[in-house]
Amino acid sequence: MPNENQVPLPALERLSTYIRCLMQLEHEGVDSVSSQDMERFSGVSAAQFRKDLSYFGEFGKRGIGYNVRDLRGRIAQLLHVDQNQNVVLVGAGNLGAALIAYPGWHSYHFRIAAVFDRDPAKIGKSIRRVPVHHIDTLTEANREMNARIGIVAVPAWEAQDVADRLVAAGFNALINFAPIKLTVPRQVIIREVCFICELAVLSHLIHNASGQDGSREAREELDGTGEAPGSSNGSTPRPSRTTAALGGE
Amino acid sequence: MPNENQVPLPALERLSTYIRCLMQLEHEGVDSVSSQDMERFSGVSAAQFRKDLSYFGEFGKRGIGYNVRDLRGRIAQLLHVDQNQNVVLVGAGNLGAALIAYPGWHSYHFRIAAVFDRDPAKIGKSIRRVPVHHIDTLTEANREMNARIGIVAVPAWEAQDVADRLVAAGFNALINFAPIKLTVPRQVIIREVCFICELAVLSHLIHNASGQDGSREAREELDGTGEAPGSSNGSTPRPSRTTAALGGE
DNA sequence: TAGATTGTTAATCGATTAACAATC
DNA sequence: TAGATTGTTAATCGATTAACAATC
Repeated sequence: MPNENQVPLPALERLSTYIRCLMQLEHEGVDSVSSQDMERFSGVSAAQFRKDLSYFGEFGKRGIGYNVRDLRGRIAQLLHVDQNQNVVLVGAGNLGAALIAYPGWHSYHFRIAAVFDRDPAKIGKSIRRVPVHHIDTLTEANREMNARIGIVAVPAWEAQDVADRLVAAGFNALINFAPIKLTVPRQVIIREVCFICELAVLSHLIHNASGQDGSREAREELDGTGEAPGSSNGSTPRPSRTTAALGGE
Repeated sequence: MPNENQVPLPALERLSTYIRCLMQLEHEGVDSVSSQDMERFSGVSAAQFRKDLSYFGEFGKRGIGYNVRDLRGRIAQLLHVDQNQNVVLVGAGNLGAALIAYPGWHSYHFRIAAVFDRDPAKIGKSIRRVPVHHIDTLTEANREMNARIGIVAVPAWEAQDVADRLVAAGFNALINFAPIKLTVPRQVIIREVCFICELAVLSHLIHNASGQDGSREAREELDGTGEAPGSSNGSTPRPSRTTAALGGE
């Protein structure tokens, strides 16, 4: 079994894609897939799928393929999303509320144990049963909750202070939604969620499509609904829909 | 001037990081930076910063560095976020409302022209002055707005239908917040925003830190607040804070 | 057995890093 | 001029892809 520390980050990131597809397939009652199938469903090539899994062990049966339920379970284990895990949210604003309302948490066994804010008007209330505490009580409150992952969902100018507090309270992994680069000690892992950055990338791509000329006409040529599997358009490749299994009700 | 179609996607993505830093620096009244400075501020190495810019032209003065305001402006041009651009949001739920409330749109010159939903109770109302229209009126409404970027902020089971409608209405770039792989024609660009995937990556990393043994002790050794510039911890590298310019008030 | 499909090794590709000549 | 810093070329590194032996 390979050392998990030499797993390329891109491979690790793709595990989330796979688990999402597998959940969908499981939901649809499919119980076996080949790496070829996964290529169609996930948009990641069959070779890469197998290679990615190989960093973690063996998951399939030669000549047969992969058991959907089993593979989903084992990837969940790898990601440590197979058992309940408390996380803490800081910021009870619009974004915070939207995050709490997000229905996907429980299928990854994440549980928002509490929200922290500094607005006195919000403290003591609850948002969808998640209690709002004062940010000053973070360290103390987390002694019970034992969350290690903190979500920063406050305005940019408060984000560094919040990050500092989370670090001081012993959190060692942060997700940052604020549009600012946070500075944290080396041992703390941060991942940024920057949707405005995604918009900016799109903005560039649509205005520079099909070469320097950038003409709309050049793009229109390729129209029609013929979908090409694995064709790159600056984003992740998408599968053809020959299988129709995924996507849409 | 190089052909912009051979710009590596990672380089393009980093432009957003740079512009963010430059905005911050501009806000602080800094008017000149070197690539070394940018390494500290952005966490991207000086060599990579210069290399990334080189795909687009020349931006600095040898021996001097870069003019902050000028560089910010030119990168904004490259990303086409230098002039107003309508975008359309589909989904007037919690997430949609949070997106509308997000304060960062205008600094990138994005404007949410309208929200579309299918809930009759929401149609005709406004969310922070953004009108909510019925999804059936999408094509017609967009004739005036001329948005090319659509934001999918609906539940997973509605997302593919929404994507299909956006494509039919002529949108050629989508941001997808729904936890499902969307299938669209080749010429349409999609980018996924999957924060639960980010959580899952963190979940793996914190539980597998410092090798197979995975012991907490191994990590504690590296404690203290000594921050190492450019050290990778599975996320983007972070700068030391010798300059204190960025991050936190 | 023959056909299918995995897990893995080798070959290719592309991105990052280092080094340096150009030049302010 | 001397020192600094860019833009770019060359070297390194790492990830992806292709090919295939193992095996169900």
